[in-house]
Amino acid sequence: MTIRTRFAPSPTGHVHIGNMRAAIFNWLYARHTGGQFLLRVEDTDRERSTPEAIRTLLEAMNWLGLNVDEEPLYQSIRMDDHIAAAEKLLATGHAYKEDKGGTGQGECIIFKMPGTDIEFIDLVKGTMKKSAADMADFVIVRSNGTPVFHLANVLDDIEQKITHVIRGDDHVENTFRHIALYKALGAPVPRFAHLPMIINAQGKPYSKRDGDAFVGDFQTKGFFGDALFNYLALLGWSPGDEREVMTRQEMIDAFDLVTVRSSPAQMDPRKLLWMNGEYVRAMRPVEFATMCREELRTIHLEIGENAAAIFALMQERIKISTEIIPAMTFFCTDDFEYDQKAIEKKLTKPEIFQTLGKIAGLLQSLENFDTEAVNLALHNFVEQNGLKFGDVMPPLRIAVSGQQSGPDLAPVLAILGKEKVLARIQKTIARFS
RNA sequence: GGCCCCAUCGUUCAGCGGUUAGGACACUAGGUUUUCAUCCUGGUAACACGGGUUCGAUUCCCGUUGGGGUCACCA
Repeated sequence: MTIRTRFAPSPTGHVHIGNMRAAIFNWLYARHTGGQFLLRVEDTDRERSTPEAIRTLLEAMNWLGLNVDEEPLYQSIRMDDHIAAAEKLLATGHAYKEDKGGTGQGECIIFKMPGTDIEFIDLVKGTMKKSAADMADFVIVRSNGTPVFHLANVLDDIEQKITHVIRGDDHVENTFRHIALYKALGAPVPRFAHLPMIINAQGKPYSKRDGDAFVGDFQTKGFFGDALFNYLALLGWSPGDEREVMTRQEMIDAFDLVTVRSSPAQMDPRKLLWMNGEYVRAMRPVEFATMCREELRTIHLEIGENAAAIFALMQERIKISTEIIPAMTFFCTDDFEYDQKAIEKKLTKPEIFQTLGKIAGLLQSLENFDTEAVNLALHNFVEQNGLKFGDVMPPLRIAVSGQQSGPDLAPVLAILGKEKVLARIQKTIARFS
């Protein structure tokens, strides 16, 4: 039997990471077992399901590399089938009509629970049971004639031949009802796996209201889809050994539902950031270069010569793509901005500008302006003048880059070249002394 | 409140009767003979509590406490 899993979000607003983690586990399980991963868009709530929401959902999945094996099923087109199935349940005595609560809204169709205890084996939580007394009949078709989630969800899982329903912990209570529905419908009951919730810093599960947990936001913040995928996969699951930064294939190979933890996990943005940095470091130089060029192009900057040397320097210190522009602008243009705090902190005393002048003279006299020569000259200068590196390097860095931190200064100067370095030092002296 | 689930460092993932309770992130001390970052080395830090079972419990059972889910003509 081919294993078929699915991700069935309702596109009402943005997808948050809790939902997306469920999608990831579904995808991983399907890939691990050589099965199929499907998408079903539960867009029956016409007022809240917008084309825009559907588009961002698809984009997010694409960004995370969650490819599907069949065309997405849009639940709204299946309404007639849902209603037909409800009529059939009515005919077979598994459901009845009632003006529930006597609201006068008309009659709705209510599913009759079998009156027996229900038990199932959850692949992550183990045996789950519920006694008949704790389960009540429930509405499957509203008095306005539209199907309710439980009916539509089960029917569509049957339609898509889903064998493993992997979803959030908040659905465990529904599962008992759904199992009753499968049986009444004469359909095979799939296996279930309920994933622990991902909770926010306040200890609450993420909801549509958690503004900072939308999947798309991580993309705009400069994270990589692969890194987020990797991080989320490790929330509630581990390969059983100490691997953390893993390739897609390694995760697929190691993944299993029975090793998923059953307690909630809190997301740690700092570890995500660290992991993204690991992905940056693991990039091939060409890929990193392409990414940098694209970023810089957004503000109409081109990197000149020495690009390879600059990228090599930067690949060691960038954690997310949004750091590229601030870190690299000064390589591209003389018209960079000075970090105001750096100026106030480091360019205070008059003698600093004298020192800067002397350094300019020294660098001027250099014949070879390579890293080694510059480094040697700077060291000698510090020594001969009885200074400390802290007196010399920070001001010099600010003069050439506008910033108080950055890569090793000697290679930076060498890459910039004598002419630019001297010009920038003079400009800095003229402007701030 | 009823029913259900969960409980190891600040966070996360290991540990599945006998361990100096481990890794990672974060934090921190140092090193890589200049800063920041990377990298390397070290450090601080956890089995919620109480009963059992057992020669022996972080591990198994029960209870307490704490947290979460769910009880809709939402999904």
